[in-house]
Amino acid sequence: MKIATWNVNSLSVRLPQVLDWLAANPVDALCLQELKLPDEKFPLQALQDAGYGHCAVFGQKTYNGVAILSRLPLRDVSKNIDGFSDEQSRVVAATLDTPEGAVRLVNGYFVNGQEPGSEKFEYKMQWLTSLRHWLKQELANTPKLVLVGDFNITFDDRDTHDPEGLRETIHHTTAEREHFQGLLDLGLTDAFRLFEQPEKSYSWWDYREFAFRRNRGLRIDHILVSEPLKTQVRSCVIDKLPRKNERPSDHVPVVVEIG
DNA sequence: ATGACGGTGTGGCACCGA
Repeated sequence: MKIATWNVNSLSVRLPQVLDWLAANPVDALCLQELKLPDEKFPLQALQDAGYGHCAVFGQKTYNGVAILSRLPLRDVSKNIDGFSDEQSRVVAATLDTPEGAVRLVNGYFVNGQEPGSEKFEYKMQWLTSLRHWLKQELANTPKLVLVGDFNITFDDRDTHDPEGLRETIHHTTAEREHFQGLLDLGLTDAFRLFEQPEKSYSWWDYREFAFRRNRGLRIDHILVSEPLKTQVRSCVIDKLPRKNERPSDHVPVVVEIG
């Protein structure tokens, strides 16, 4: 089973690229973030025609919005974090019935946080705390769980092009990384780091200052797997190719193969 | 210190992202 995550930064703009990517990478499920469109504008027909007939969509106008596109049926779809009231559409989860049993797939567009000390940073901290508590319950219900998405957190210095210059700035703070560790403490594992990876592997590059060409990026898009799945992970790769497209998203897909 | 690019929604730009 292959699962991918991709922050598309507007599905309206990126739909042709998503369809092209799926044609070349026929994953079982693709988790999207930053749809930037309301549910009624979700391109259901085009995705169904591409083989993704099962979509869990939690859209929002202008900002945020997440979706799971799947070849297999999705059940028990839930939106946002249980017990955390949120105006913003940031989480969609669903269960897939695979030959290896039920797998809970959680797709998140984590809060950016803007700047340490800001109100948005405080929202990020509360959101992360609530996510952890909710995931603990989800894991109790479905031990085979995959958490994917745009985490907006670098876990360690390998995940950033400038660990010294960016120390304790947004995406690099100790507080954010402690929350990331909190997710690992639930029994989740960073699938990417299960394997030897190229140095300076990133999933996001700023549009400005030729950041992609200079590989000034961050690895902030992640795939975490729960303990029962850990030994089943066959590969985890970042696909940089779509960043070379015309009008690319600033993020690229991350793909995991399980089982 | 600021803005750099690209998206949205508006309206002749502002706001947001990371």
